[in-house]
Amino acid sequence: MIELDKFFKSPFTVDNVIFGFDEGDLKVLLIKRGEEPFKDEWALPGYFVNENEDLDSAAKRVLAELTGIKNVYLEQVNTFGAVDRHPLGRVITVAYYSLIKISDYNLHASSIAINAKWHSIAKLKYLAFDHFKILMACFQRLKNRVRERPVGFELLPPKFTLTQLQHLYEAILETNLDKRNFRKKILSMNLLLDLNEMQEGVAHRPARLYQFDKMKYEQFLAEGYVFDLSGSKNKSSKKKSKKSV
Amino acid sequence: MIELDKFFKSPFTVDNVIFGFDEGDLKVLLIKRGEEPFKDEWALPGYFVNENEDLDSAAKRVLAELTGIKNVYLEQVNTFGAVDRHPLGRVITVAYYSLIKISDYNLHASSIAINAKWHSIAKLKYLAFDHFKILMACFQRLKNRVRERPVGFELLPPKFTLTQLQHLYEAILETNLDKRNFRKKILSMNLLLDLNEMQEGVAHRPARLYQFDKMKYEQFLAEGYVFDLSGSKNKSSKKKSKKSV
DNA sequence: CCTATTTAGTGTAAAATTGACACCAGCCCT
DNA sequence: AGGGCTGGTGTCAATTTTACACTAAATAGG
Repeated sequence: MIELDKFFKSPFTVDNVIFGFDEGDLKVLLIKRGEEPFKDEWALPGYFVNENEDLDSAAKRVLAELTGIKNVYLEQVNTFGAVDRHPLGRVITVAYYSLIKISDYNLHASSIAINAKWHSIAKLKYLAFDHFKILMACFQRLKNRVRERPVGFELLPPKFTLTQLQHLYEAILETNLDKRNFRKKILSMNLLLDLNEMQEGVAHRPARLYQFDKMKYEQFLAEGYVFDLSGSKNKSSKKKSKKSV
Repeated sequence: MIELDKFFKSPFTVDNVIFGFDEGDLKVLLIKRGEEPFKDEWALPGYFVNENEDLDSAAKRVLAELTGIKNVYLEQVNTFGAVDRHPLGRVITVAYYSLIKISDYNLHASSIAINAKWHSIAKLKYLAFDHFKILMACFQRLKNRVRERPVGFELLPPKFTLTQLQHLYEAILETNLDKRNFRKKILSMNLLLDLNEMQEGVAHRPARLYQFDKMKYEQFLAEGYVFDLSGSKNKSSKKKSKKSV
């Protein structure tokens, strides 16, 4: 019987990359650290995992402790384990990401966070530790996700216009989309509920407001699965895609 | 200044999911453990990470030590950290996967492995620890990869027929593909080098042999990138895909 | 040697999807 | 009333995807 104590042990952390969307800008939630190392610098909200805690639970807990944000779905992206990534010694970190509606949450910095704020991703150049690298890895994941399935509704207010939704996609994909084609496609997915309401108080023609239809989304995922995986009964049909990144 | 020793520490391991393809069957490389826990049971080739070792290096080293396989590209998939996933105490594990040509490598079990063998994935039901779960996660990743870009050549002998290639895709995607459409598409990618050689000694019309063209593959990846991300100069073009899983 | 068996190899047409593109509508402001 | 701004809409060409069936070339076995 082996003894676990023979083996090298290290502490490990979770780091959260929380994306939000506001004022046409894709943002990420950062904390200002009140603790060395990297005291007073901006970093991802992350901290050490406790003894009796799953990684997923730890990510949730840490996020709540540092920023006040609760009840978000976090998806694991990657684990970073370079020997020297932490100045005080070896620390492995597991990165998680999520998308949330900025307006749904109040930020409340506590624990080692002396501040918690949304930052425009486009403007960021540097973060504490290897957090910039982690951010970029998660951003890449987000880009891939968004072209596989309709994510992104999480980032908008409950009632939104098609133009807002388009801007969101453009921010995530870092590209420009054709208005007519975008609308055609997004509407054809039947994931939007037309609220028959209009924007008010804007200095231009008011836009129609929509809501995300969660029920149809589940349906979509279910079908989508069968869709791409099943051929016809026998001789068949599927192909792997040719271009697309 | 914080002291890392205050925090909970645990050992951590890497586990490798190595896919191979042989006799029309998608296989995974397993070891029989010669050490408790799960002595004499089949498991993924994995072991503890050392103090001065990156995760990626550890994965490579462990794979070589247990199975004799060297020089493979390993991609990180996921980290599993359930509190009770290891019967002797907490152990976090980072899962890696790779694709290799079975015939290119000689298996040589050593260290805690008393055997190393290829197993058909379709027949597997159970593995030591949570390794079955890990295997499934990596299999899913493989399926996703294969529809994004032409992986899979790694799994075939240096000279292969289009039918072999098709069977490989069918095994990975767990579906049936149309012969004519498959050939049309794969040939149009210009990734195959026609060797102008024929199969010999088969009891049917001999098939043409092909080779994978690595140079064109690099080209393909480079172009592919620009391809899907760029719109035209201004008003634009890109869309997120609608179906496809 | 003739036949049966097995896998290799090939083309086309219909359907669906994608991509490019330009103008009028409706609100506020001055 | 007009200017400024964003919302909203349709079509056509090009490309991609899918479905589908027969002949060719080798060996095996009588």
